[in-house]
Amino acid sequence: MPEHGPPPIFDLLNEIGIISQLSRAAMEARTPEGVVLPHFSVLNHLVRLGDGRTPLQIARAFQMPKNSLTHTLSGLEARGWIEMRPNPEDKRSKLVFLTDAGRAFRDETIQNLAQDFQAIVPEIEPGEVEVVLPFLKKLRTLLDQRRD
Amino acid sequence: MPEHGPPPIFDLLNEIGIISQLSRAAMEARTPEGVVLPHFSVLNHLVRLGDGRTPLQIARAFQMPKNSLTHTLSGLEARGWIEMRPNPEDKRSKLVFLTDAGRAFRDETIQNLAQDFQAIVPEIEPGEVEVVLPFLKKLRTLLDQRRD
DNA sequence: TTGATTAAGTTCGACATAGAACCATATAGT
DNA sequence: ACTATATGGTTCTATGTCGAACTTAATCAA
Repeated sequence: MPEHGPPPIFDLLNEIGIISQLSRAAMEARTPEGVVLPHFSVLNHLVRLGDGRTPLQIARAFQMPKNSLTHTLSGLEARGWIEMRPNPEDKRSKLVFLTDAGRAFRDETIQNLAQDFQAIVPEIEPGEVEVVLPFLKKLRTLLDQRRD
Repeated sequence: MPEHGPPPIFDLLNEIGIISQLSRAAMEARTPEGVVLPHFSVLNHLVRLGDGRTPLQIARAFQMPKNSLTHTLSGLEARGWIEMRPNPEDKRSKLVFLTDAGRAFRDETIQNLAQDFQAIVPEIEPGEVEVVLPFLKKLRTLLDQRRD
């Protein structure tokens, strides 16, 4: 009777946690003092999916508590990388817009990181990405559904 | 001329970061007040690879700064889940041992989490794990080598 | 309309995390 | 042997993160 240990999901999540740490550290090493991964992530999100979104939409996209996002946004605004305007459709709400400086910083950061990941990118087969990325998205969705 | 965006590794790391957050939250919801993911991870590590290791060995296994681990270990010790003994081979160093309570807590937590992940586990094909887990290990190694 | 409930954002407090400086011991170079 | 340097671990400090409570506006019920 095989006494089976924890299911493989534990290994997966463990590995994922470590990679997350490492990539955050790598990213923050390439970035001005006090600029942290979520700053970049939000800028990137706005470039890719379009700005003029509400903070809550962004928070949900990152499955991040909204108060944490408030903090991130205030950092971005203080650096002049985003602009917060009132939401004409809801006076409680705001809309987040990128500034030119924000777009520039995002592009520049991607350049730096791409250089930094130069050694890694070639190691990643497109075939692997085709399996791994959808799997991760599925896992993310499952984990997200799991919390009520 | 296709203006190609950031390489897919950005997507991968982004997804990984979110999953990491979510799984940490899921884990900590099932765990007594003040007990945090690294506590469990360290216990699990010691059960699986054997105790009697030095803090630095553990810190390296998790690619975690040693001062962070000091904090984690002191929490584990305060709860009576580990014991720190002097390292007979190096007076600067210590060895970390599991207590019975530590093993019990780790087993119990796995039970709880397994229940919690009940809905997720069946969604994971063994074939997927066979691709994803080695890929993640590779990615982790690459990221780790990249920092000098 | 009025009153109750929900939703968007912010503020406050607690704490895990990590860089820097530090102490004690080990190792290497001469 | 003796000094210099490197290593294991802790302490100090700063800060990102998140739960809880709060404010204001929207929605819903009657």
